[in-house]
Amino acid sequence: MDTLPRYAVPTPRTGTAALGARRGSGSDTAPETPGGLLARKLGNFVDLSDQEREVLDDLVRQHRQYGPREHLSLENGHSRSVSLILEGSACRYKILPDGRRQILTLFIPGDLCGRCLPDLDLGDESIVTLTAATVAVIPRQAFAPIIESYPRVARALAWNAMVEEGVHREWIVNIGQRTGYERIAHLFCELFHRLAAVGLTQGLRCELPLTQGELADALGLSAVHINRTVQQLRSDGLICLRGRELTILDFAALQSAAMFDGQYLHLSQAARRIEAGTMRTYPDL
Amino acid sequence: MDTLPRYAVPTPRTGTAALGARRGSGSDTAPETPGGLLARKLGNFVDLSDQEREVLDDLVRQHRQYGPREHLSLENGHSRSVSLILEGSACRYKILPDGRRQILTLFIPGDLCGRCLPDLDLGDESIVTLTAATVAVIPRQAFAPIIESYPRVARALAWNAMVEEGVHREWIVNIGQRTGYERIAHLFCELFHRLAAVGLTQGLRCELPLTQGELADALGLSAVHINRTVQQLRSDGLICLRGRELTILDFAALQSAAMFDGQYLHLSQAARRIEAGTMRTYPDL
DNA sequence: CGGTTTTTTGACGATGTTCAACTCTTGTGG
DNA sequence: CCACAAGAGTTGAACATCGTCAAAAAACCG
Repeated sequence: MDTLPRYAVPTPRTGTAALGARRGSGSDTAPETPGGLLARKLGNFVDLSDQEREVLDDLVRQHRQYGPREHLSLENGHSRSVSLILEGSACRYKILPDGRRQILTLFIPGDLCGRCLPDLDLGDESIVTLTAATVAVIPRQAFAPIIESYPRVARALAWNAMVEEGVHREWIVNIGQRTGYERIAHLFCELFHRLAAVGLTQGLRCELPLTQGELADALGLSAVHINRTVQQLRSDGLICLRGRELTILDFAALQSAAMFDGQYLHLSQAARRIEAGTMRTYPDL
Repeated sequence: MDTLPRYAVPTPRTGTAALGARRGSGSDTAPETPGGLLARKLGNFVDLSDQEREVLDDLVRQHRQYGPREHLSLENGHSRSVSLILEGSACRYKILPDGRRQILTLFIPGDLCGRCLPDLDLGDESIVTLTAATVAVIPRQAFAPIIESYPRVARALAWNAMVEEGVHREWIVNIGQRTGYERIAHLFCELFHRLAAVGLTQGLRCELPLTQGELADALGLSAVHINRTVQQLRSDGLICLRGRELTILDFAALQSAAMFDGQYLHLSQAARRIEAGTMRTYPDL
């Protein structure tokens, strides 16, 4: 913690461009169609054919999209539908009887909230949006014919769910073993990788879809401690966080401070994109 | 924490009977056949027919059982087989580069280690036994014909996996939000419910398949702190823990201290058994 | 611009860790 | 059956991490 490489803090003031708000506005090759977002996500697991992509695109297009961009609660308990996030972000959480809240999952564009398979009663878990969001609400039964006819898509959907589980297990490691400093760094790494995978990063900049209070609920820390530790990360020259705009100043140092190994995300595409594209944008780091 | 009901500590010295070692030795209706263990587990989700039970029994019988009772490492990364625990216990864990270890999942008799569906590369996760154990190693492909022919069994297997996920999410809540005292209490509640569901409890007594050091790795605490907090639980009259033998002295108080709600375990049978049978064994509490 | 949310700060206390030593139990081999 | 070694549990003291409370400053939104 104390032996991390330190840098002067340049706090690059690049103006407060709305990150991730506009589709395809300078972000790295964002998909054009809503369904393309889902296709891109599943493309991490299977190379989809044009036909398969089209089927997914139709699926999303055919189902009503709440919009444009409002805060809403995406069901709790067992719902009969799955929500695909098109814009914005959401989270799954659980609340203890005395009010303590734990955020369990973060959903970003391209993520499916809920299972495509018949689900168990999820008890006291709920899903709400963290920011204004656009979602496509797809009844679960709409997946059935696709799963029937396109086994590769079915496999990709199953793998997608397994990756979500893998993320949960990594969160257990994160909260259980890492210090506050490492935890925050790790979450930032994870989020950046995932955002990069759906083209919602610009260079080493992205939108952080959480307030510090929500970060606290996700990482099992208090909001005050989050604040102080974020300042630590800043003064160590690892990140620049102002409002919702997160800039990673030293990706290598951040990842090593977090002991981050993105393997569990299974984001083949993102990894390549970050290494080959984004990283090179800041060759001096 | 400090406002818990307190009781005198009777430390019942009932002799050190080997708990859970012998099948059907006084434990509440233990199953007779190895496959019956799996059938009982899946029976939590679906009412199985005799034929379905028999198929599961055959599956387990046909595949080699390591035995009798040795310590072993049940694969790491992606293996092509699934291990059914028949006796003893195991855990899945992950190790950070600097040696910190987080236990992710506890496996007790009747649990399947690994997925029946084609799995992703699990990266750096490993499974080892915590105690001497007997397991049936079932190649994943052996499930295929059963899943094909018995959709109800397939559904139960899928639900079983989903419950495992639910447990993971509850662990995130546990480690993220609860204090050490509450965490330990919660794990004890969870374990007792699960052991009761496979008939490995006697009254309010069961075998705790973890050392205090392993408890620490599972709960994100240090071994020393586990020790001190367990003593707290003892002096509060909630439990009696000597060696591997755990006796719950005040189930209601333990559950309320842990804010435990067993719904996430989906152990319909166990819940009923504990309430109707075990709880009544100690009517004075 | 006014009100609300979010971020920041300080002081203090609680929770949890580390290190090191010691005891107790358990299992093993002579 | 005992002696021994290894592992597990226990203890104390010093310390680090993290939480709570309360208030102020800053950013955000209509």
